[in-house]
Amino acid sequence: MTNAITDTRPAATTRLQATCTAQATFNSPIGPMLLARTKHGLAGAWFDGQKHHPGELTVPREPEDDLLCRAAHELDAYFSGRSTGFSVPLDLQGTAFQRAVWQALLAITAGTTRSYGELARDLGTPAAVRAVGGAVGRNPVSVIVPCHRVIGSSGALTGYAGGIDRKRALLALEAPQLG
Amino acid sequence: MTNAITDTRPAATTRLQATCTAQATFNSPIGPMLLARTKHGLAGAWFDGQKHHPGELTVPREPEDDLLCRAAHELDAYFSGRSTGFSVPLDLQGTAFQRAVWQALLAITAGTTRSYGELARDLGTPAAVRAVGGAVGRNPVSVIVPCHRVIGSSGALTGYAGGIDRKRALLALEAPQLG
DNA sequence: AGCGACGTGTCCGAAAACGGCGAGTCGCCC
DNA sequence: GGGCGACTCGCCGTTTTCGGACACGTCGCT
Repeated sequence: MTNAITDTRPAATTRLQATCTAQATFNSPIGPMLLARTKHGLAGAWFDGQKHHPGELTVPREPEDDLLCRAAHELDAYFSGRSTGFSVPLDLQGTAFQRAVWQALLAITAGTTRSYGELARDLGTPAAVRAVGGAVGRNPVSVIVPCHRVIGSSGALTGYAGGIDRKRALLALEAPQLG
Repeated sequence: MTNAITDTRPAATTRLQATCTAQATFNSPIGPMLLARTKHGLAGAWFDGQKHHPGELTVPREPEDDLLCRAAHELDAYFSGRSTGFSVPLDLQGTAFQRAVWQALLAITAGTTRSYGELARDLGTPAAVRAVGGAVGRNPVSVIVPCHRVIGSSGALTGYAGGIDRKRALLALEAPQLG
């Protein structure tokens, strides 16, 4: 028995359990998503079964919660092609480095992509390319924080916590927006 | 920078930061104490500078808080010799083993003592004597959870997170209670 | 051109170290 | 011979430390 105070799940999950106040489910065209909020903003949006999914949250389900509803509405508009941007307030839980990376992701506009190396340079740590990859992969708010817009310098999709297929689908959905 | 999301302090402290809702100070005859509560009960009572002191808590100071006031009152009655028991609700944050040990401490009546070995036997793990010692030493609620009533099998005081002097003082205060 | 090594921040699992002890041994001293 | 102390060693939950593994891209060799 190691550290029975927390469950056996990863540290990041434990932290979410402590700070989140409510959860809800959103059914996207590419699979159901779990939404979670803190008192400050949206803290998570995970596809079922994705990597780094927090698993069962013990916080109450509140499908009527203002902020969660707003997130769901914006996602709905996004998936139906009616909009490309999000304005729901976020509260991203992570290390300083991770938050910096995620912040940088928010600056990538729909329909465009960026490479891990470019991101690393933008952040002023050009050598921390793999670290950027790790941080991108742990983005807690899928779709809204557009980690799917980061691809390899060769153009290969390289990876996605929710599965490459979803990454491809999201990019395809955004491709027309460019025009 | 390791895990910048939490500060560098021990995990137990981090957990307290997350679950505590208020703090206050109580001036005991043997030094000031920091009191902290969660929404369920009293979670901490540490002497200034004691071992495993959580340090600065970021939760608001609320000297008027009902539960904290009650704890302070009961401590006051205890130190003045007017009472030997406590009834303020507790919310002890620790591993399963630690909580079991702390629970066992609550069964030791004032004026009496117990040895680490006896405690271990009572818990059904007679060999985990040192482990019991470790758990006793990490008791988050000094005085109220009477970890000072545990001494070596030889009768030596052996140790106290708040300093042996305080342990001696507490035991001396309780000695007359025996009748 | 192609292949291998290296840098970077973070997480995770394994392994070692660390105690608020106590029982058992051995030597010393009356 | 008994009694007392110092020393050694095993016990076990928790904490700390350490070593890989990663959603990559550049550089230096072949």
